[in-house]
Amino acid sequence: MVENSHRKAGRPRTSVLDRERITQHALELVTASGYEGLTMQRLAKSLGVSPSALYNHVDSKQDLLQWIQESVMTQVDSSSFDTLPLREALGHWATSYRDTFSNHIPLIPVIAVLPVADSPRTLRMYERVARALTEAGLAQEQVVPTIVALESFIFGSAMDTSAPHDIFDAGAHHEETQNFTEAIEAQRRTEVPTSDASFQRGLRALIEGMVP
Amino acid sequence: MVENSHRKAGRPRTSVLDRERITQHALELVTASGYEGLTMQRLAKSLGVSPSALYNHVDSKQDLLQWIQESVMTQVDSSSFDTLPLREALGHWATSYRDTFSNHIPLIPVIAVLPVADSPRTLRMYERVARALTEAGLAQEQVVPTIVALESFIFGSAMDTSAPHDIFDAGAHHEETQNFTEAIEAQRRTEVPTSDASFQRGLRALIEGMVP
DNA sequence: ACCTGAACACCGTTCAAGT
DNA sequence: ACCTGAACACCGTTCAAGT
Repeated sequence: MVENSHRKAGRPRTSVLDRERITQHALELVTASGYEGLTMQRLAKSLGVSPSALYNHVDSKQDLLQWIQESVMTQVDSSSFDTLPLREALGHWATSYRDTFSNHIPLIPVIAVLPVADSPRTLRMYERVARALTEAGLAQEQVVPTIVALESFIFGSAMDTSAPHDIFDAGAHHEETQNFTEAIEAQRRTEVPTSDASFQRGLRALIEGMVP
Repeated sequence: MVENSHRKAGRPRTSVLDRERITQHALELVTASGYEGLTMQRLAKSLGVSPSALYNHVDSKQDLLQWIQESVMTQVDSSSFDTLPLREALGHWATSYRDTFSNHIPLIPVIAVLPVADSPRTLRMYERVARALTEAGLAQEQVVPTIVALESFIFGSAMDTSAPHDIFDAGAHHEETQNFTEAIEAQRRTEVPTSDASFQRGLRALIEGMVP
């Protein structure tokens, strides 16, 4: 662990690098050039420091990605649980969750493996959803499977948004794949993007089938 | 594109490298040491060749991963559509799909972006599922969203199987996360792994909510 | 047509030496 | 306590030169 936490509030910093500033510059790099543009060397340059200096503050690049995920997670809107009936609230939350991580797909494997204790904000979000499900009368042992199933669907759907729009073009195989080809065309005629139609359809089924 | 396809059947090979052998050695490397053990240098060594020699046969590492995904996809069992009622068949297929890619998580981003025309076996699988859904009377424009929603859930669930079993331990935050903590404990008492309980629960809801 | 060996342009990370 | 500069152990990929 990095030993920064003993700094007192009023004491002037000896270093200009801290978690907040490093995370902010990393997110700027990601916004400007995607996750393939986020390297320790480029991040160091953006901070005006040598690459090795970063390692006085962050344990590894994996550690940095956890900081970023914790920051990005604040963009997920859980406020609907205070204002809407449970099913509608879950729909809003899940949509916000998917839209947020559609822009941060490389973080998904990080979240999937990160113990929640290392991410207090994520933990608070789970608590909010768990409370809503419990209060609606869902059996206690079903609360976690319900959340995890929703999250798996959300992560898979977020990844799906990065698919090219013509991903289903069958190329030269039309004759052997008649049902699928016609289904593709029928869906295309609706003029709603496949990833959105799929997310809405699956989300509705999950909520209606799992939530009282 | 690599120009191998003009080799005639009976003609002796001038090279000992072909797609089949490269893919097979790559899969052995993955089995032995995971995807982080699959590098072009190690693959070349396994094949008894210099790393640059690989590039006479494969365009890029990304290309190699597509070969691997096409090979791994054969492990997904679609035979239940010939023998079981639709909903049961979908359950079998989805479970086989998840179990297969639980062991090949790094392929999931490859599939998510790969045009189906580049993967004939995947295309045939989609056709089989599309035919079953169509014959059961599902509206044609709903066939693709149904498949994509199932696939998103399957991929997300496959990733979830790699989570550490204690991922939900709240650490020092028990008091602020009472509902969630108690839900974790209730789920744990059932003694079924969280990832399996979540997959079964979500899969049932998706099938019942989307399939006639 | 296919191989080798050297080289290129990067990675993430460590560490001795400085202040 | 925190920084720099050099170094390490890798990556994926290209390319001239050979057969």
